[in-house]
Amino acid sequence: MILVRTAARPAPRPRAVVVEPGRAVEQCLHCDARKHSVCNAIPALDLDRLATTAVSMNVESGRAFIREGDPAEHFFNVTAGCAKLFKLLPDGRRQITGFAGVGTFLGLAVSATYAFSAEALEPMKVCRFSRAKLRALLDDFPAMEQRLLEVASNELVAAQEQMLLLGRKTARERIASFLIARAALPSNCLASEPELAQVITLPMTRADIADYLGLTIETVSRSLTRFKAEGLIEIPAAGEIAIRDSAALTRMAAGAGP
Amino acid sequence: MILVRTAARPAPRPRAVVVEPGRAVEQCLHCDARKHSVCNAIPALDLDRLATTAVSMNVESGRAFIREGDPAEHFFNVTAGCAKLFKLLPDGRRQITGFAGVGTFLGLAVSATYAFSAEALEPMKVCRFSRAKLRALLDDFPAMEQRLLEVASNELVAAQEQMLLLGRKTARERIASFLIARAALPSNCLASEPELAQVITLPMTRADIADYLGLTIETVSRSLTRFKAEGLIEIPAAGEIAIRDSAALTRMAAGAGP
DNA sequence: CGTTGTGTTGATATTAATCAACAAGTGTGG
DNA sequence: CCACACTTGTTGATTAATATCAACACAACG
Repeated sequence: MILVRTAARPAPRPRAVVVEPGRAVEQCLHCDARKHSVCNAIPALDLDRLATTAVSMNVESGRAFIREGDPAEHFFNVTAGCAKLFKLLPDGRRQITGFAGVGTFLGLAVSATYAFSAEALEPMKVCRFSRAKLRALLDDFPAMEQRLLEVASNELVAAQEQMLLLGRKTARERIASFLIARAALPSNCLASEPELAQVITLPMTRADIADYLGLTIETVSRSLTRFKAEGLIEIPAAGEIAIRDSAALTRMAAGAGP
Repeated sequence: MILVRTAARPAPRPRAVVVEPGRAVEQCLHCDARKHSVCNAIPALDLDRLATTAVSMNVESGRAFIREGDPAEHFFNVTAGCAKLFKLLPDGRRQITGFAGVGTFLGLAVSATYAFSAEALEPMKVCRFSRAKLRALLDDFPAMEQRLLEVASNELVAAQEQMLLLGRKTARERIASFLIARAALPSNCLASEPELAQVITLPMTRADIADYLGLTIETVSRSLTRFKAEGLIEIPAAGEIAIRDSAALTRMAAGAGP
């Protein structure tokens, strides 16, 4: 969970590592993640302290590593791969509330139980924190709490945007919004440029997209087919979509276009 | 923005007031709010410091005091009344993302502009903080940051629940969920008992309910009429609903019942 | 006493869901 | 290597839930 600039990990782990304030941190000393948004906020860390708090874990594809209603014992930071987060109704209806890519925090909630389930879409790596110990850690590192507040605020804004989509947008507008949002994802476009990606990778199935957008798989499929016919997108391969007319899609996503 | 147990405000305001840690705080020294969730988290406060940071404001009914897209200069805490929070599409479609009652924080976002608009449903009182000064205040009082993180986490859970509602619940289930959620509100049921209120007060119109639940006013009206015919509720007066069969409504809200 | 905003109810339209069939890809085991 | 099951995705026909359009009742208000 600690990031320092050193490329190689020190063989016998030092008992305490202090990263100088202001110095950029890139390589997690705890797990092998390259970039670790928790730690970027923490100028000085006690390695042993963190080592007892976090463990790096591999999660196999399809594995549900958080279950709604279970006691919320852990707190996760995604370091590789992507998960879907969802809530279920008793009869099986499902709402995917988001996809958790690299850097995402999971399980922030104050509640004693998880409010949603999380299932790996592909092989993942996560850093798992004990929530009990996390509280003590946050008390020592207010900067980390500040970072978490930022993250939570941003997620809240995204959640409100999704409510607008689910409550008021048409099927076509929802798909367009989804495509544009994916294209704007830092993992899909080059990190340096703020532009949209030309080709986006979708690690989720049509069923996942449908459950994320409050539609059925048939409606998702038909909308994509129609976008293709209209020259807005191309589908070069399964799990890939090429954006051909991002302006039109952006307009549609905003609730204006055709 | 400071709460101490003293009933009367000290006439010449002391230059610095320190509230002992662990001591309950009830009366805001800054504005005249009775309970102030910001301050409950802060064991020791500098009154002058806060006084330059927050001002108490009255907001008349119908006034939009936050506008989506405007520079986010302030941060609010509702101390009386209720507001609707919403986002608009260019053609006027509206999604109400929540209702902000007493104690609610508004404008937490990291972004430079507001992500939603807020309009008073009734005469309100809010405490307005300068966001620029808030940052410095939070740095001095990590406990306040912690409190905000809790609040944001809870709101995130509520937002996910609302996504489930908007994406996957039927019109009847949405209305049932709304009624049960309002009945569970501390302001509607007695604070001491965790039970549901028998009669709930709705400060919002049918149009607001519709825009909150992703429905039309007609569907809201028809659903309520049918609930009444089925003996689940009664409508003693405009803006009031009496819950007659909370068990059935709760089941329906969960996506199980009839 | 008209005007306006709000809420209800009815008739009809439309979007997206449901039901159904099938194609393509993947993995399994004989 | 090839049937076989199984998953995923596409497309068509039909249905159903909810939106839309329309009329009207009622209360608040100037």
